[in-house]
Amino acid sequence: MSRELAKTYDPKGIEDRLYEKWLAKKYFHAEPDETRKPFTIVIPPPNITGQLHMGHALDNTMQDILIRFKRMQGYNALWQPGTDHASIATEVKIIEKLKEEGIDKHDLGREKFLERAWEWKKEYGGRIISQLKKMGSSCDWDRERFTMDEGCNKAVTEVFVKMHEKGYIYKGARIINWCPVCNTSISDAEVEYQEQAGHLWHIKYPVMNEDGTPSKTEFLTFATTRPETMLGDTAVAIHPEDERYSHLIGKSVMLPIMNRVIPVVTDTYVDREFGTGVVKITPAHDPNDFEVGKRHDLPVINVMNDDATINENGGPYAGMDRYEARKAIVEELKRQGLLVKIEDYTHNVGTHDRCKTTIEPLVKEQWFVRMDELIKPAVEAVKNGEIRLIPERMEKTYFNWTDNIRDWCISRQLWWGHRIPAYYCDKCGEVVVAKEMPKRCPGCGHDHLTQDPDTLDTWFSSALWPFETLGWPQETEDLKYFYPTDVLVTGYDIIFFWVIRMIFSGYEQTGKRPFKTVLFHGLVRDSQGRKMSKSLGNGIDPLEIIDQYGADALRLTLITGNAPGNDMRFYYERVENSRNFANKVWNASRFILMNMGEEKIAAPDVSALEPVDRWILSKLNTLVKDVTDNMENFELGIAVQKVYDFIWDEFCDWYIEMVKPRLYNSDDEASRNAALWTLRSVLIDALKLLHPYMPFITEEIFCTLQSEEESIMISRWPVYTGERCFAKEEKAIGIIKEAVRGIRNVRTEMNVAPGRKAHVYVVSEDQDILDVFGEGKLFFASLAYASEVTLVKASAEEGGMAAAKDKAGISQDAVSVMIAGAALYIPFAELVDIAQEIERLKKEEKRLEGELARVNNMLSNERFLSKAPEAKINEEKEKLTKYTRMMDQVKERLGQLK
RNA sequence: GGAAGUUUAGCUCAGCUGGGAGAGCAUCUGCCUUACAAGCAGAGGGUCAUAGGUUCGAGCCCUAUAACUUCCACCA
Repeated sequence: MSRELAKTYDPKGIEDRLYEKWLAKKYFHAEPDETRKPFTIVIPPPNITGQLHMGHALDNTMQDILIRFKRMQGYNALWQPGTDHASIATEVKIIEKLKEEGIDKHDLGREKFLERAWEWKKEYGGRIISQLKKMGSSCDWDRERFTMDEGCNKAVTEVFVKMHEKGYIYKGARIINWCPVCNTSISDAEVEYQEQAGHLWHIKYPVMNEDGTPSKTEFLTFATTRPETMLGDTAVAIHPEDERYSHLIGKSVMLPIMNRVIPVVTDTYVDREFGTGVVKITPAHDPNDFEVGKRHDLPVINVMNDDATINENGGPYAGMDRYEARKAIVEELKRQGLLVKIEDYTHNVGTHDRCKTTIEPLVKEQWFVRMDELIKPAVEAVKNGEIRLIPERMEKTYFNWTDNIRDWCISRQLWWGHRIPAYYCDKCGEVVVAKEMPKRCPGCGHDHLTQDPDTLDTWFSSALWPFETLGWPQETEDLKYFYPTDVLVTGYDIIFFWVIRMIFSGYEQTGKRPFKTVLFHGLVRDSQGRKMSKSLGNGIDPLEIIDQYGADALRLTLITGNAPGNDMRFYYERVENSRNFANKVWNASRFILMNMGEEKIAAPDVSALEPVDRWILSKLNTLVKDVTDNMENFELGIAVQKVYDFIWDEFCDWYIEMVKPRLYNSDDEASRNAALWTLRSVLIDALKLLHPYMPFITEEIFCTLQSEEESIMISRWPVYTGERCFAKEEKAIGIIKEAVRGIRNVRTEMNVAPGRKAHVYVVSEDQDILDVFGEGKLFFASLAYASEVTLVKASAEEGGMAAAKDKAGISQDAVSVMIAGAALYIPFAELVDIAQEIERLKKEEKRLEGELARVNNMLSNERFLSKAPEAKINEEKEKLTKYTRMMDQVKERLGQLK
């Protein structure tokens, strides 16, 4: 590999090349190894229909950061990848495609349809995988799984049969959410409520007379948002204690149009305050009515077909669409004088989250999972902290769902998915749930059974994902070693669909938690804060960003400033900034490489290290500790911000500038070598800290910089060490930085041309401080634009700082900079504006007054002194000394100028 | 109806266990200083939504209010 680096960093080519290398070297692959600790993440399997979007990009960046971090820490890190068959999503897409070819799903037939589906999987299933690779994801691709592969099929069947045996899975006629467009039942979680403008139709039914004829004068009035469901009404309900209607208890009303006599029932479900306090009861088409119907043993009359047209139970309206029928029924009621009024009414309508069709509650025979018992360990685990949710507030959302859990409808009238392992005897109808189709009916001995045509909710198999991918139900080595997994990274939007279901499935099937921590992230929105969506056309393609700026820049953009569970907005400006940072790292490395040349750098003797070297090593050491701590606590955004600041501010803007004079001066080889060694070591460790975030550029530089190790991704994560704490040097360099900033500041303020150098005098009573400047003279001079630096020792006996200054021959109109413990003077050849200088010093005096007031206020507060921690008190005392000294200097100088 | 989140510089957002308000972008000034103009140096800009409270000390903890966002429920 060449040591020549281009002037600007171009990720193109580099990224693909490095990814190929990692794959070839099998760095992503993990095998059980009892001598090492495992660290496991299972990927949220993307849909095979999917294309990489920003949500995936964020999700996978976070996972890759964690995996790479742990791998470098020496864990046996496994990132288990795979894809999801996504039953309904995929089926819908295939139907669409067939439609384009003019083919209807049912004409094609189940078998041929599934062939098409598998072809689809073959064609598009790999697409998202290759896109994940572009992101730099270090998944163990040798272990790639699919929710409908053989192993997952086995797991699903096993779970279904076992849970059926235990009574957790049952079949029954219940009211379910029906999508008339997708033609399938869906679970409660898949219903999305949308506010829609509609109407409230006030209708009256005639009360029945004693003689069995409908009254012409007495009516029961109520309101409904769905008049067409009246075709299936089997009662009218009132509140048992509602005096307005107490005389009607036990009576009946005539259901118009259908001319059916239906009873008046009493039920506390009715809200007396709402409307007239009367509710029509349609058990077949409303969940609440269904419950009322059960309590009063009412007949359930389904008036709708699967496509939401009225069926034969709807009398004259049979065959009409539900909305046509609504219109016609309202017209008819009006004609009969039974329509009281129509009100505008906005209400929430349940829609199917996939196709946005208004769902129709229907009573149908379906398979359900009984949740009451299953959910218990899942609740307990989060309560007692066995599973930790990050951020913690997600627990509220979690418990809100678990506390109100209802049975889970798992059967779908779809073809693409796991077929339900239930078999029906063709002769006697006996139901057998078994792993394989029985040869004979256990009831009547008939030799022909038919499998249930339905498939399972796609989340039924994804609920098993953390353990089915590791070989469950077999007790494999993988399962024993890698399970339970460590972290699950996902969006908060699928907490109900997926996270909860994995947790209870994990406990039920394996007796263990599926993961220890769930790390939630938010949504990536567009720059205006809108959700990225196809219909808005505001989606930003991560692949385009990668193409334009590189995967590293995209990853850094997604993770910086992003707190767990919070949504974020995507800005191109931020990607540019990330790209600029990559370039900064690149150029700093280039600088170091250029200065290193071809020579090997020997580790210098500790004594050869200069204070600046120790300073940056000490800073790095602290950084290592902070970043590691943050990452252990999943504070990824904070961690990378610190690395960024360290590299850009401390390392590039200060350290590199400070050592330049030493590098350009070949007279002192030992000093030059120490600088080079420090530059290289600090850079390497900084690159390591950065690697989980920006894997490509760090690898490229790491490999160019040194040849001993073949990859940064398998190098050791830096460790904090007490040997590299140099408090004294940190303080010393802090003083110099303060001085440099002060000098730069006054020079800018006084419009001194940057090229113009000047003599700088450092006056202090403190020999230690003078030594600091003495030792750093070389770089201090260059950073402070000094032509010469003169150290002047002052002493109280000889008249203090002012006397020392005069004695050193510093002209009266020199510009001054006051720092803690020292005064810096810069005499310029031409006269400076004394008035301006006084103005500047007065400003400084005012600032110091403020600081002193604050510190004195604190230190004179007895309660502060008695209650605050000692460290804090000492800190304030030190500040008091510092500001007092600075104040003295400023005052003295002002006195001289006046 | 219930719950959660947000409110910090012109914009977008960080701010971990309470101890002198930060970043990026934008703005202004000066620099092509032999790593980097995708850069360097400097500057301006904030009653941390509002009102109370706890505390020696509050952006952070407590209470109330307001605005915005989201989730859950679904009263016909």
